[in-house]
This record gives sequence, structure tokens and C-alpha cells, in this order.
Amino acid sequence: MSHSTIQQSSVRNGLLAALPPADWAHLGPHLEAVELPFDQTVHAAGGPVDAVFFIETGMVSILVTLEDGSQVESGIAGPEGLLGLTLVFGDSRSFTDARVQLEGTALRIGAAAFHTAMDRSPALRALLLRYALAFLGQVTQSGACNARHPIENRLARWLLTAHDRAGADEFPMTHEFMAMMLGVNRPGVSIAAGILNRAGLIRYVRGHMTITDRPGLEAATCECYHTVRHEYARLLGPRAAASAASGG
Amino acid sequence: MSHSTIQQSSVRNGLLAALPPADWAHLGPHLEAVELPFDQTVHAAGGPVDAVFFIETGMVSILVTLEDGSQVESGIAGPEGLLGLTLVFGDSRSFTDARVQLEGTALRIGAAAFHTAMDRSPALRALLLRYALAFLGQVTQSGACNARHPIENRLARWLLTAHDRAGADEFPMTHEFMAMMLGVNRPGVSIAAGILNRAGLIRYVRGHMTITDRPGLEAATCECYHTVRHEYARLLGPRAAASAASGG
DNA sequence: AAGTATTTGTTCGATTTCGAACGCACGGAC
DNA sequence: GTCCGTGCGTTCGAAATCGAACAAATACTT
Repeated sequence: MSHSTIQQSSVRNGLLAALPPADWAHLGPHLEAVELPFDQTVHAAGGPVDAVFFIETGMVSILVTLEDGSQVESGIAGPEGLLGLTLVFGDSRSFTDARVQLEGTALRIGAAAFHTAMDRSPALRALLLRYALAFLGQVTQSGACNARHPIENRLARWLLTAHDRAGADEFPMTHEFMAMMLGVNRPGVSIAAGILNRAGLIRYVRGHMTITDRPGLEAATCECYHTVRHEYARLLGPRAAASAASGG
Repeated sequence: MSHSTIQQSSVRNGLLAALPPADWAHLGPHLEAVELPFDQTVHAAGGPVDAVFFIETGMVSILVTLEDGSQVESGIAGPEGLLGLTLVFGDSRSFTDARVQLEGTALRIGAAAFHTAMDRSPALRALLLRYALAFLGQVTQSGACNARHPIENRLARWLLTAHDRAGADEFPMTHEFMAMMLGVNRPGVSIAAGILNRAGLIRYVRGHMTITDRPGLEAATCECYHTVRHEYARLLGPRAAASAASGG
């Protein structure tokens, strides 16, 4: 296993960047740059988790699979976070699927080395527990949002969340995908997207989404977007809330 | 501060009961028995959290408050768990309301003593992190359930969850409350409850709910009840999944 | 014990959302 | 350049859910 050493100053991941330099020594030597190709299932529900992935670029959805085979997004991770949260809790089995929605790269560390680093670095423990709490906040708010808010607002929220992590105004995204993420049917998304489109907030053509009026989208979203972003900022700092995408 | 010393053998809380006796010394002397009166807000969203409450009896809902003032349940805690989870993560502010739905009692420990105990007892840390992960699983599954499952199934699920923690087949509960918990309107619950009632699974009269056919309810629930219960059992053992209520 | 205020459970029309079928646009093959 | 396969976005009737008004039962007051 001979991969080149990674410098902390060059990482784009918000958690790694926030780590005190003295604590970097516990992680850095064990990190390996890996690709996150589109649609890859990084972790599968019920399956083992043998590594943590600190996301450098791209976006990964955390998905619940229901009995009927449908999947619903419970959370999103991007350059502000990581995959393999169960290892932070001392467990090694995933409750959810983690699937790449926007391709990117990550820094991978095996479970054994990760646990050693966690044991030796109180700063790392504290940081990752704060991230876990922020993620819990996201999942919590999303659950209420699913129960109460109409599709149009939820779609605007989801687009903003994706925009934060995409690192560009334009990214590949289909109606069918967004419908699955939101747990609604495709036509529902088409109608909602049509409204946002006619309002000039977005443009989309055949699997190609463009954010054209971000302030407008922020006015169209339910409060859940801001609530979650505020919680991320509180626990991880403003840069994390911006997901290192535009803020990086 | 002169409260009588509590013996580990006498606690009904699943987490405290599962703690290795040697580690009890870090917590026991600081625990104080407190009441959980009906409708009390133990922690308020955005407010400080200055203590952890290990629930002995009763049931407490974890609630998200939305912009329109409505509240939606994101999770439930009973004798299998605790309140003040944010302290386990090293934070001291609550993202949600914690409100008592079925009165009971708890063992309270202040934040400072709790942190000291967490620092000194790896077993306590590991145990409470596993609980935090189980709770995250509950919130995650509930979010997907909110998005996809019809009211009747979700009501059956909620009643089973409450039954686990109520310690009795009969407990006070109104349609209005259940509607708020599920994030649906009152009539929706009335119709669903009427179906369960006519099927002989439950009886209810003016704020008084009786579970009359638990196996029938388990057949009427969506898979989410079993999924969450299974995750609790995996992480905390079968007794915790049964919530110490019937399994006590 | 009767009247009254309060809270609960039910019914109704309007809206949202669902699930299936339809027609269209791109990309590769020849 | 044209054909054809694949996948996308849109339209429709049906069902579930919503929000407001109604009716019934309890608890409090005198």
C-alpha cells in the first residue's frame, strides 16, 4: 500500500481542514485518495463499513430502502462531511445506503487506522462528534419536512443543498432522481420544477440542471434549508455550512 | 444537594442497567430521581441543555417545531434511553423540543458530572454512542416513513412504539396529539383510528387508548416499526428494544 | 343537580399527490 | 444522414390527504 503522503494544507474536506495541525499526524499518513464515480454505492444498508471517506468533491446521498424497494433520502454529505459515520459511533454496520449522486473524490482511511486515530486524538473525536450531531440535525429536520412541506418547497430546498455541494451552477440531475430523493413520484417533481423554471429560478434540459437565481430559490424553499445550514454553521463553522463548495 | 444514593440494581433504565458495575461508580452518586410530569418540556429547541435524564418510566417525544408553529415528532425516548443526547456529542444546546407524553420518572445528572463520567468511563462512552446511533436510526427511518407510508400504517407503528414504553395496555392519548406527532391533520387520525378500532385492534374513548390486539397491530404497521426495533436490539440488546416496558 | 364552557371526535368539499400511460428528444449504429 | 433504441418530461383519472365547520361528550361552576 504505497500511496503518496497528503498534505493537510491541500485538502478540501471541511472536517480535515478544521483539524488542529498537531492532530493531522494521526490521520494524514493513512489517507488514500479515491474516486467517487457516479452512482457508486459506497456503503450498503445492512452491510459492513470498513472505512471512512472524507469527501473532497462531489455529493453523496444517504438513503433508506423501504420494503417496496423504493428509496428515500435521509441525508446528504459533501465536502463538509464524511461517509461511514457508524464508525464514529463505534459500530461497523451501515443502517443506510450511501450512493454517489455527483461524482467526485474522497480521502479514505481504513477502520483500524481510523479507530486508532480517534483513540489518540481528542480533537478529532470532538470534531467528528460535532459533525455527527449536525448530521442528526439534518436528518431530523428532513423528516419533519417530509411530513409537512409541499413538493415545490422541498424541491427548492434540495436544489440549494445540491448547489452548495456541486461547486458549480450547473450539474447533471434528472427529475426521476429528485423524485426518488424526495420520496414523491416523478410527475410531482416535473410540475414543481416547471414552476421553478417558469419563475426563472432554474433551467433544466434532459438531465441537466442549472441554478440561475439562487436568491430566488432561497425565497422559494421552506425554512428547513436555513435551519439545517444554521445548525451546521453553529457546530462546524460557517465554511462547513457553505460546504466548501462556493466557500472553499 | 442531599439526595439518597441510588443502587444500580434498582434502576429500570436500560442504559444504566447495561452499564458494567465497575463503571456505575462514575454515575450513580450523581443521579437524582426526578418526576416527568405530563406535558413538561424537558428541553426546548434552541435552549441550553444542562443535564441528562435517564428515563425510568414514561415516554418523551422529541419534536421539531416548524415555521408555521406546528410540531412533528422525530423520535421517541422511553426507559430504554435518555434525554439530553446533545451532551453525549459534546454540545450543550438542543436542536429539538423534548416533551413528556406519558408521565413518569427519570434519573437526572448534571452536565458537569456527566462529562466527567464520560471522560473516565470508556464503557459509558461506548454505550451512549451506541444509543445515539440507534436513535439516529429511529429518526432516519421515521423520516422515510413520513414521506412514503399512509397514515393508517404510521398510526399503528406509533401506537406500538408507545405501547412498548407505556408499560400498560391502556394509556391516555388523544387524536389531536397523535395527529401532531405524525404530522397529519386530526381527521386523518380519526379515520385511521376508526379502522383500527373496528378491526378490534384498539379501543379508545375520549383521550383514553387501549391496545386490545397487539399482534394485530404488528400486522397493521409498516415495516418501520420492526426495522427500528431490530436496530435497537442489535446495538443495545433485546431488552432495550422492548424498552424495559413489557420486557422489564 | 343543572347549566355552561371546553375539549374531543366526526363529517364534508377542496386540494394535493399518486400511479399509469403517453409522446418527445437525444445518442449510437449502419 | 437516417433509423432505432433508450430514457426523459408531460398529461391524465383515481386516490389519499387537507382545512374548516359540525356535533357530541366531559368537567367545571354555581
